Amino acid sequence: MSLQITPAELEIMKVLWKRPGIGASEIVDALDGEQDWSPRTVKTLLSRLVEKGALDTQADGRRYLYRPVVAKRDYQKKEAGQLIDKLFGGRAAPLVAQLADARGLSEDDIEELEALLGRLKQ
Amino acid sequence: MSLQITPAELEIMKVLWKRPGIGASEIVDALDGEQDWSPRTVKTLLSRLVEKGALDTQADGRRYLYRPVVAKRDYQKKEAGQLIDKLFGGRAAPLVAQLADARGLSEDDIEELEALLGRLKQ
DNA sequence: CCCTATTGACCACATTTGTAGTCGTTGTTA
DNA sequence: TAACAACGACTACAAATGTGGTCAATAGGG
Repeated sequence: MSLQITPAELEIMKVLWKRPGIGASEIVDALDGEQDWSPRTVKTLLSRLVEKGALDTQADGRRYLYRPVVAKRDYQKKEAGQLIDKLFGGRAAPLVAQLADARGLSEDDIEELEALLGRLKQ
Repeated sequence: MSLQITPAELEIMKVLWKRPGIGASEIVDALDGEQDWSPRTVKTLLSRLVEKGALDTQADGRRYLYRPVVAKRDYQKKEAGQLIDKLFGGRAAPLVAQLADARGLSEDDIEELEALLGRLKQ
């Protein structure tokens, strides 16, 4: 189960991570303004995600309610890990360095990271 | 020019970032043991990368020498930025937190990050 | 009670990607 | 010098992906 979620599918996942257990039409509504997709497209993406095992369905009368099987956190972890394996030789520090360079870390980011490092140190 | 480099193509790029200006057969050799691709496959990937503008060619007699147009560093930056935009709300700190959780930062990583933060602070 | 809007199931189709084959040309080797 | 080996150009083709259509069943509004 490699659970390959494509970029388009990810948009659906993001909606459901925020509001698990909603139906297709609510998802379509939530996506309005974000993505310019026909409701049909959303349905297709939902079906594919169910096929792939990334979503669970629960019958609610004539329709389904969808909810994520993969937690957002786990997915984030997997993606972050893949990125550093793919491009940064498996080391996190160079990634952070690139990020700092690419977009600058805010004061808040820096403080948050320092706190994080502090916690990790013991 | 969105410069979409696929995973298979990235393997080629990685070889050329290490040794820019080599020909197809050297790339095939460099990939030996890494990927189990026919030389034809490597050629195809090279052509597609040239088409996409990710590689430059220079004639060398009857063959081409290839070299990256995009620097590794720039590509890393782009990918890292895309990841945090896609999954981490554009903030770097949560990404680092996930990484720490996912695979643990080594002592060295932590030190390196602290040094980096120190530099960023003024 | 009938019409309509909605829903999931199934289908369609162009593009991208992974993986490689064919062909004509040309440097190389015996 | 004759056959071959290696190169790039072009072609092939299945699977994944983006994007959406058709259809039959049905819940709700009038």
